[in-house]
Amino acid sequence: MKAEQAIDDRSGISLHDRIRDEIEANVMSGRWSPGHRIPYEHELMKHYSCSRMTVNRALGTLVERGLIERRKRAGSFVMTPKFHQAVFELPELRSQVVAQGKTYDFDLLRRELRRANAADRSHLNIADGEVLHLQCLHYVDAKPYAFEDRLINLELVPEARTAAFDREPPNSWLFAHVPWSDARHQITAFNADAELARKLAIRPDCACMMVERWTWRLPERTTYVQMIHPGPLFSIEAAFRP
Amino acid sequence: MKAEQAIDDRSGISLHDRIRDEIEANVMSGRWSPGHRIPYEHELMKHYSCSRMTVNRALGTLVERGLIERRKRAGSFVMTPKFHQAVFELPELRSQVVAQGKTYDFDLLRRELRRANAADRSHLNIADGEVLHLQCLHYVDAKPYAFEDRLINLELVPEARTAAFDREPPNSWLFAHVPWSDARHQITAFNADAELARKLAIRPDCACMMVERWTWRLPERTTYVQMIHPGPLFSIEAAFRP
DNA sequence: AAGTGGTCTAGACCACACA
DNA sequence: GTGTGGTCTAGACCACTTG
Repeated sequence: MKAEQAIDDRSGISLHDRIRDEIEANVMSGRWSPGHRIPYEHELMKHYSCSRMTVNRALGTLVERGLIERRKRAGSFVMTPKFHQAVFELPELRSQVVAQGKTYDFDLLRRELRRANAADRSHLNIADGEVLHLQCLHYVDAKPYAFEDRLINLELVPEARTAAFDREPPNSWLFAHVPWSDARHQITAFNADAELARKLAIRPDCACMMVERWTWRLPERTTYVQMIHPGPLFSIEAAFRP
Repeated sequence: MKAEQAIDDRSGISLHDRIRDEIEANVMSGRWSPGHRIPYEHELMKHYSCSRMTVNRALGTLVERGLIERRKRAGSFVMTPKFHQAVFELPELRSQVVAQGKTYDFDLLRRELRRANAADRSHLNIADGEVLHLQCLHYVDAKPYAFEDRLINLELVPEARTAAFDREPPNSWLFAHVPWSDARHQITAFNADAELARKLAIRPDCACMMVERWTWRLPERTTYVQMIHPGPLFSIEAAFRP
């Protein structure tokens, strides 16, 4: 019974990986178009001389990846590819910059502890409470690279009360100290107003990219941040979702 | 043997889903910090009165999601969360707009079949060959929403030679006709020049968002496109990677 | 009614890393 | 060596859906 496995076990790849890869290749190359019915589990069992669990595992992975869809009594079908799903990384700025051999600095421009105002309550989705409002400028090779404008929900992150944020930037501090479970991002392009242009040392009206992030520790929001970058210095790269 | 399953089978959720969810909750809430060793498969088997395969499946899913790491002989450990990975969707414009009950239109501004020039060769990473250059404007509710500037590698997509692209926009046509295996995106903010401003009916210098996409059918590039949106009308939403 | 996929079991052998 | 995870088997029952 293990004989078949041993025979097929070339190059250290597991059998379910091989089955998955071979089906994936058929889909990706277009040989199996969207809507094509792929072989039944029973047929794949015979083809690969393996048990149904092994086939099932391979197909289950393909379902998670969105490549196939499975319908009881009908079979498994190639899905119309979800062209549009892409994954990107928003780097933790300081370590990213240092890793590239560039210099990183930041200035804390504002640190205000206050009772939440209307805008704060909206951003953090709270009825009341205290927030910490931080603004700082990030520099890469001594040039302004990002303006950070952040709210921290002090009910959820009381440790932030006593953090100075004068040596460690807020994003790094939060990453290290605050557990989180979910985040939502919005990316927008807009023209800099005079004050932002002054801070970022760009001309007024220069196109900027804003990345807003709401972070949850379910079910509540811990922090809201706007990271605003000069358009000419910043871009986001994203790959098709692997 | 099936008795235990029947007893635990509440609310139609499978057991491996329940195991995965409960471990996930412990990680997400911070009760199990990064580095924490989660129970051995053997312990989880006892706790849930199930077989090792069921536990293994739950843990395997968590590995794929990047929440835990498994080391032989040592156990399974909570990973440091990858803060920065986020996933977004770039909708197929027409169907997206129509689904929202808005009107969609587009104008084909340019359709040129030519020998690849230097820029074309660079964008498509080819040494020579013919390309199709398309430009069109997409309208949502009769207002310009995007300017599309696209190159198609005719060696790889010969069917595009005979497609008119006067009724179906290039992105929809390609989506339906051309298999692809990989894509890379770049998102940039920039100020509109006079000509672009005229096309998009925005003021010159208005911030725009450009999404560039290179699409592969491995190992070659099938198409390169710039989608340029008026900043005030467009944003990208992204969720933490599920 | 029949055949598909969804899920699970109770074993098993193996590689690997650590003691 | 020892115990972990990685993988696989040869069954099983069930729900669902479709012919």
